[in-house]
Amino acid sequence: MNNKSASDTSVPQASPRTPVTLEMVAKLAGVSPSTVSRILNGTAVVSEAKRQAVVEATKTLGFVPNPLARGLAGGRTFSIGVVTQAIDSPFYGAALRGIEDELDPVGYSPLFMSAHWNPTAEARCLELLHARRVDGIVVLMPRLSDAALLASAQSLPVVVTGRELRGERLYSLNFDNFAGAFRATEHLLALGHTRIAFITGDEEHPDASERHRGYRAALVAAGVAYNPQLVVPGMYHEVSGLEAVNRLVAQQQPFTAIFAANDQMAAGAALGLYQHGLRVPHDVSLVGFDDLPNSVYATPPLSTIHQPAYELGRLAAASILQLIAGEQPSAQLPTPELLVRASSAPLPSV
Amino acid sequence: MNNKSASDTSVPQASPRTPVTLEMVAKLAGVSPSTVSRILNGTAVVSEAKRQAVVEATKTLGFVPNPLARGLAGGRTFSIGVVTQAIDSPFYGAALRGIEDELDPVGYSPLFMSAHWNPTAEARCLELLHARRVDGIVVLMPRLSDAALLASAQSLPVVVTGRELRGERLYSLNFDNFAGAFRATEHLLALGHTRIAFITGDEEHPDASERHRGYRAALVAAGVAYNPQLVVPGMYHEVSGLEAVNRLVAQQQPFTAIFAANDQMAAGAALGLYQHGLRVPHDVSLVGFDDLPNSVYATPPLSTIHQPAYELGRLAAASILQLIAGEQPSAQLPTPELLVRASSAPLPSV
DNA sequence: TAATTTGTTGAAAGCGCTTTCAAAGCCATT
DNA sequence: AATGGCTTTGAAAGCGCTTTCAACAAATTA
Repeated sequence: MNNKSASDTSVPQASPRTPVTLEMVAKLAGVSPSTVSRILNGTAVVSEAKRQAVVEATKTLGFVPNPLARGLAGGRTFSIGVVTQAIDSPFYGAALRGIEDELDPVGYSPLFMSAHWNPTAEARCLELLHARRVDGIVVLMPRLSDAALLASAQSLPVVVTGRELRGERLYSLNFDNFAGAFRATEHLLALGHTRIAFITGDEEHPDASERHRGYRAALVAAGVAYNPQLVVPGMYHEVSGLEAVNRLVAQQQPFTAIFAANDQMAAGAALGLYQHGLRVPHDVSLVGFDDLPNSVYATPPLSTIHQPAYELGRLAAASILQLIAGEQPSAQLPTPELLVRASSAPLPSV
Repeated sequence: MNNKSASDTSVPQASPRTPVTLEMVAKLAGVSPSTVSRILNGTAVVSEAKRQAVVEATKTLGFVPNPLARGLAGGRTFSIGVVTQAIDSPFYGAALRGIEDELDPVGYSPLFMSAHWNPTAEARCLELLHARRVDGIVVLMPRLSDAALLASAQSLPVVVTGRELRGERLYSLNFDNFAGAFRATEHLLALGHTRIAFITGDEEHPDASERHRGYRAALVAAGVAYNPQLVVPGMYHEVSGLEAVNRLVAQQQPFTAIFAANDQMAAGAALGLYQHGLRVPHDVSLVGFDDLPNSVYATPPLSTIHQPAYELGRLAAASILQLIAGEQPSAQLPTPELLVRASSAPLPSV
């Protein structure tokens, strides 16, 4: 309530205004605007004397180049568009932070937009970003068709995640969802479970069906029959996990473990089990997928497949930067990693 | 895997490129660029005939004005800077979505930046946003001094949240943390609890001390002595909630309920209690603060004080828009609301 | 009918920067 | 000493839009 004027001096102040133009710097340094520009961008060799003068003038005046003017004149805006599906989502949040962290040091700014899993909204985002003259676009888990994405890449470098797709000016970063799901199921099997229920993701997403495939393949590999009765549909969000458990319990099919196609549904499932008086992992083991930040703090902590969301962001950003620089990206996502926590336990030998 | 060419036609395509300029529209419509600009911005009265022609030409050419040129020439960029503390955080995520939803319909774009609770980083964000010529700035839960914030507002409209602060071109939106904490504590008291532990937030944040005050005031109002032994420090994140419980258990002070200054710490606390074999709510009732999206899916679902993060975002955005329009905002955050879920229960009468 | 006002439009000057283009300076050659 | 080839530098033309400013046409008034 009382202003802490004492500490104010130590805290950085935001500078008030910046009507300082390149021209003023040029005048002060006694050179032409062109020279200042060249020094700013390292576009050409300039004598050391002038460089010094310009650097000094820049400092004295506190000159900060106007990005709008730069963008208009030079064509490059040093901003890259990022279309995400849901800005409020632990998964995307981590990815966005990765992008931010990668872009910031090199002077690029991300421009975030949410498409809400809606292809039409996604297309609109792409248009808006084009209009804003971004230098490149990253689309996280696009819902648009390959063709539409490739069309976008005609005019601008594009990086997409969650899909296998290559093209001129287009790079994709994909996670091995199949292997991850295989690994998770394998884990449950190793613990002695055979009646393993699976809560699918929204099968609209390619990764959802990959995870489904992985589950099935692991079962088959272990000589356990794939039982469609134990596979209940989910939509990748909590409620659907809850409902899935209700359905599972209702249909009387015995099961000792549940593998949910993502952590959010696992959380919903945990609640469902709790409501039915089923203890995790005592009565049923639970494994998720994604490793959301809060999954470690679930009670009990959730066993899951780690998705490198933050890394994904960093790599996507690094790749788009490479594409812009005319290089060919080669980033690769790490392989799926299983995190065994308290929600999965050996099948009690009855 | 196989391209679904059939559905491709129904899916929107991102337009390829837009080298269409205002000048081309002017030529096609048979008017001067000035007139096109005027129609675009509604800056002046134009004859209906020309308006029609321009609208048509715009449509035919698929003209989209270049925001950079607009910004440079007109001074307004139709973008507003948003500095958040952590883009990956359920709380901020919801707020950002609120901002997005409010800004989008009126043609403004948010520019998100994370300051990571670091005043220096925050100051840098403000500078960058200034440089990018945003039309206004929203700072969510700033760590900068009031003075620094007011200084920023000298040159640009600013809206801050989580603090009481008024000024020329500066509006603040605050949540009644005191009342919320009071309400939560009251709830526990009403259930018969008297030995209510409190896990504090990072007292650097003004809202943390407000919540502490609310807890204490409710106790006093109910004639229950404030016991410093039951107050354990936390840092607003999960681990600190876990540690707090460990400390609480270790120091042998009996308690039947815990009020955590936020949901994240409540989650940590829940894990701690679980590890100590204490059941929620059977052995100890637990109440949080914030109502994070996943708190409903905790086991058991967490009783908490609802923080209107999404609303906060919307109102902040609406306010900055008003400020830009030269109006005086009057938005007010709703009063704290208690959500009673399964984590709090009456004290068993021994 | 002439004079004045009001309303609609276009020419042109920027906004602050990048980038040809050509001039000027420098050195090495012959 | 004169020529050619490099390198450093500045003048000037934009980038695509907004916005005075002045011109013109139409409507009003005396």
